[in-house]
This record gives sequence, structure tokens and C-alpha cells, in this order.
Amino acid sequence: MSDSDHQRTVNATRTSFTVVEALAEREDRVGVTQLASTLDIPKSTAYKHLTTLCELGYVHKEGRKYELGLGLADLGESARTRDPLYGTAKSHVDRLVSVTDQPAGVVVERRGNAVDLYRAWPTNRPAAHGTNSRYLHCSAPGKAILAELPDDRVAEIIDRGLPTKTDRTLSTPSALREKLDRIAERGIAFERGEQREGRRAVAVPVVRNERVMGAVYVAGSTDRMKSKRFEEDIPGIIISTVNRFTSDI
Amino acid sequence: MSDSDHQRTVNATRTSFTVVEALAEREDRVGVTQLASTLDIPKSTAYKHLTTLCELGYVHKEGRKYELGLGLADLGESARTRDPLYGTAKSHVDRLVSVTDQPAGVVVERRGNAVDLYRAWPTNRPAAHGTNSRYLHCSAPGKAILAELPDDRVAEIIDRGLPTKTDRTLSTPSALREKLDRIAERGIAFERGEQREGRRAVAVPVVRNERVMGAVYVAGSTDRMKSKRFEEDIPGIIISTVNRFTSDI
DNA sequence: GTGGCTGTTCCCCACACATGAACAACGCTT
DNA sequence: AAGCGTTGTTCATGTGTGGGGAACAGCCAC
Repeated sequence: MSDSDHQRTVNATRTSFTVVEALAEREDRVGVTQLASTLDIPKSTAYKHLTTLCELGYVHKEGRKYELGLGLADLGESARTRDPLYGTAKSHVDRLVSVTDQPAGVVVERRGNAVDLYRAWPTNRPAAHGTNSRYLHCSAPGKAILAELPDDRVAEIIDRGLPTKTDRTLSTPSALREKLDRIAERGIAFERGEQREGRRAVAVPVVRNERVMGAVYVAGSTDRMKSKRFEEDIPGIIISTVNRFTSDI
Repeated sequence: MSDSDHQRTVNATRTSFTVVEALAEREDRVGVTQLASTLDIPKSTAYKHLTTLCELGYVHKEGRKYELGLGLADLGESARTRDPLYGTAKSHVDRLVSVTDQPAGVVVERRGNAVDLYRAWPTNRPAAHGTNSRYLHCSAPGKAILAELPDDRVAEIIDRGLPTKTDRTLSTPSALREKLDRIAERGIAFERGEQREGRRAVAVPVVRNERVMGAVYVAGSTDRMKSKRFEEDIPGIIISTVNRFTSDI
């Protein structure tokens, strides 16, 4: 597959994005040599692509080190707000935040990872940004989506590994599969400190035409989400919210 | 410049991003032929790049039409949260929202456009997302940044045109330049329905080592921002906020 | 059915990308 | 301050590949 595809695709584009992705994964800035060696490509090639990406504004050069450029922020915003779920779910997420006085959001899946389309926080108690897991298996919205995904897709994702984030993370295929069955039955997913100690969440998948579009969640610290509120009230609110806008997509 | 640069940069990458940018600018999905004709490139070339970008997850193919993919959302988030201003300003913006009970944010400039690094809204009254101007000249944070930018950069940006958004937009170079001088003197910028009818905002530039890093703003509808609150109270709050974190960057 | 669109594939050649090696610039150690 | 290792940058080259035209196929409207 790759051999025939390579014939009809642009290799240079691929390497350029490999460079960008490498920069995205690193926390710190990085030099040409370092980047080239981690990607196992010649220095000069890395340099040429970095220069090109700089010129386009998607990579930023600070001194002799490179990092992600803000051009990507523009593109990313365009991509997020373009998704059909964004437009329909946004106002409902906002209302969830008001009603529950807790952070809420809407998540979609792409290539086995969770992507936040939109999230909002209660004003006086803003939560951390960018801390949500990219992994599906250890978050409420991720599991809600997984439970609705076709079996072969789930298998693919499981095969890529189930990293352990806390000691409650479901990191074996069998444990995860069993949980997903229960989630599919009930139509709701819970997260109890599986991606971060002290964090809880409830999520409901958004299904349309038998395809899962994403999931809506409400999150919060364990002390704000316990017993009936966590297990019944908030689930009920989310379910009715999702029902409401699933019909009028 | 372009001729010599073309020798040491990757053309294929450039066209790939041209394709992505074209998709970002269009509201609707687009087909190969249509895209190729607007970009004035051969169909087959457009097709090859689109296919490559699809494979990488940065473009999404729905039926026979193409649109931006969610891979860009990931990269965009990485880029935003990586900016030094993001980390330092975020919590202060959150506090501005609490204190003023109005939307606030932090903006940086890239390539003559305004990019929102972070913004937040009061819980019960969430504002529209993605509606802020990409233009610098008609928003409070944009003007705050312009006022601190070197003259040649300002000239470049003015040369690219000053689109009129409302009848209050400063759309002539002389009017804008005059205003920027006053903003530079006072260290604060006001926006009075210049980018959208009924919207007001106050912004303060963040300057470090004589270089402008970005601007922090508080926005709101005209009826929530008038007289002393608009002209003195909120400006004072923002200035003291910015002063506080400029010192400990 | 038919015609005019699309998207997709084919194929070939110029040429621009990938590459290693040479060069220059930095910064650390002494 | 000088030297040396490291890094970034440039150069030169052949070869793989991206660009582009044109042919093919698939859709939809009429």
C-alpha cells in the first residue's frame, strides 16, 4: 500500500509535516542537528524544510533554535470551527457549564486520538488548558467514542498501546473492552481518576446515522463530583442535552 | 529575494500549504477542479497534494469534496500553548474575566495578523468564538500591538490595506497613524465599534526588552462598557495586571 | 441515453529535492 | 585569548520525483 501510494503522493510534503510534528512533540526548542538525528534525515534536508516552513510562518526561528510557529494556530482554529459538531454543540456546552458550574467540552476522534473541538470553564474556577489526554482509553469522552466505534477501529487503537496514566487506567485490552461494552449498553461513560489523579468526568457519545461524531463531557475534581450528582444528575443533564441537539443536527 | 530563496527552500511544501490555506479561507468544502482553478495550478498537482494531506490527516475528504482536517487542530494547540505569553498571561486573563465579569484574552501578532493565544468568557454569558478580527487595525489589542511595532513593520501592514469593517473603522493610513501615536503615548488602546457594531474593548500592549510580545484585552458590548468603567476602571485593571506579569516573565 | 461536468489515473521529462561534504560561525574549555 | 568541538549554513551533484498535460472513468442533470 505504501509503495503504490508513494507514487501518487508528495514526499516532500510528508517530510515537511514530519518535521512539524517532531517540533510539536518536543516541549523545548530544537536545533537543526538534533532534529535531523531524531528524525534520521540528513541535516541539510532538515534545514531546507525548516527554512521553508519558517518562510511560511508555520515554524518560528528563535536564534538558532526552531519551534512551532503561530501560523498553525490560525489553521487549527479554522479546522476546529469547521467541524459540524462545533457549530451545533458549542452553545450546548456553554449551557452545560452554566447549569453544572463545571468545565465541559466536546471531543472528536481523529486517527485514534482525542481532539478537543471546544471546551469552556466556569468563570471563577478556570481549569488548566491543554492538559487533556490525547488518548481515548483513559478519558470519559474518549471511552464514549470508543464504545461506538466499529470493532476493527477499536482493535487498531488498542494495538497501538494503552499507556498507563494513573493506577486506575484501563491498560489491558480485555479490561478496556469489557468496560466499553458496559458503556455501549448504558450510553454513558465515566472517568474516575483514570487519566489524572483527582479528576472525574462524565461523557455521552454523539451518534448520528449510526456513526459516532464525537462526545460531550462534563469534568471536575473528585470532591465536586461524587455520589448522586456524579452518577445520576450530571449524566441525566448531559444525556438530555445531547438528545436535544442530536435531533436537530 | 524570492529567486535565491527558491533555490534553498522546498517548493512542494509551499504548494501544499497553499492548498491548506485555500481550504482554510473557504467556508464550504471544495472539489479538486475548483481548488485547482482558484489557485491556478493543474488539477493533477492539486489532486496529488490533497491526497497526500489526506493521508497525513491534515485534510479531510468527505465524498468528493475536501476540507480542513483535524490534525491541524492538534498542531495549532501545540503552537499556541508553546508561546511564552500563553503560559504567563493565561492565569492573569482568567482573573481579568473574574474581576470584570467580561470576556478577556491575550493576542499576538504574526505576519501582520492578530492571533488569539487565549481567551476566556464569563460563564453565564459566553460570547461567540472565532469572531475576532484577523486584522490589527480595527481591534483594541491589534492597535495596541501596532502602536509598539517598529515603523517599517507598521508601514508594511498598512500597505496591505485597511479593510473597513464598520463605519468607525480607521481605514486611512493617516487616521490610523495618528491614533497609534496617541495609543503609544498613553500605553492603552480603545476599540469603539470599529470591528463590529456594538462591540467595545480595551487593550494594553505587553512589552519586554523594547519588543512587543502581544496585548491583553477586555471586551464587551457597548452597554456594559461605558463612561468611567470603560475609560478608567477597566483600563486601570488591565494595566496593573500587565505590569504585574511583565516583571516576572 | 447522452453530454458535460467532475475526480482520478497515466506517463513523461525537466528539474528541484535529497544528500554528503565542505564551509563558516558559534561557544565552551583551557 | 586561542583552540577545538560542535552547530548552523552553503555548495555541488545525480537522480528520483513532483509538475503538468492529456487520457480515462465516474457521476449527475437533462
